[in-house]
Amino acid sequence: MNTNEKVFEVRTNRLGRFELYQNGKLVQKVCRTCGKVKLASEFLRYTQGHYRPDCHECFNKWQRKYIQENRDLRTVYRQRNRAREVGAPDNYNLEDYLELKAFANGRCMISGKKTDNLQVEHVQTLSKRVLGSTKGNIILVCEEVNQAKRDMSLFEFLQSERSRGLVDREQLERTIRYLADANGMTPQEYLDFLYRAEELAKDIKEFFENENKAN
DNA sequence: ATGGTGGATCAAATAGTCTT
DNA sequence: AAGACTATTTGATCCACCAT
Repeated sequence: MNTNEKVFEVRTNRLGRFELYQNGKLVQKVCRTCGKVKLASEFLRYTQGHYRPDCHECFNKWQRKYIQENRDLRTVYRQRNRAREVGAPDNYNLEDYLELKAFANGRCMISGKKTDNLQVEHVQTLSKRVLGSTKGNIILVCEEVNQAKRDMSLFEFLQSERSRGLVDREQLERTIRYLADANGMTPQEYLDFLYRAEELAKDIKEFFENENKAN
């Protein structure tokens, strides 16, 4: 008897669904969700090698929905990942973000403007690598403020022309109190802290510039 | 071109549950 | 209790927008 002979075998999985094997390898399988018989290659596999119960298409659909329903979580991941990329602190979490959203209550934390498009904003930009994505360094602002501030730290922004007409004094004070609190400091301590963080960022930048020259 | 943001998608990793 | 299986979470990327 030829040992290369193709041996087909029909099995039913735990849920009684059809699976077709050839020489012990899965060839076809029924998708749990759409119920269609599909090639094994149309199913993604887990890292451990098991096939997913849903076909690729149905898994993608499920995942889309999941992502829609967990947008806040995604926002948090993104900010964490971005911080990590530049080697900055990255311990921001969902709880921090939800608390921040509740605090902002639909208003820009700089201009006080009411908006349904609040964006995450780093008080000290990520590229400076010192404060990163941490609770005391992230606020929510309206699009205008975000665009205007861009690569400035909050205090550079406040001192620059770009902030003209975009700052509500009272709101700013509330925000600083919030940030100070998040860092377990008094507002004055917090401002000093931020100043030192900026100085540190400058030193780091210089260090790397010199490093590059040397090479 | 660059550096900040958000939205979406894809696939892999991890966490958790069920069976035996 | 281990291993088979599934549910959920995370990382990586690509795209668009906006103002220097």
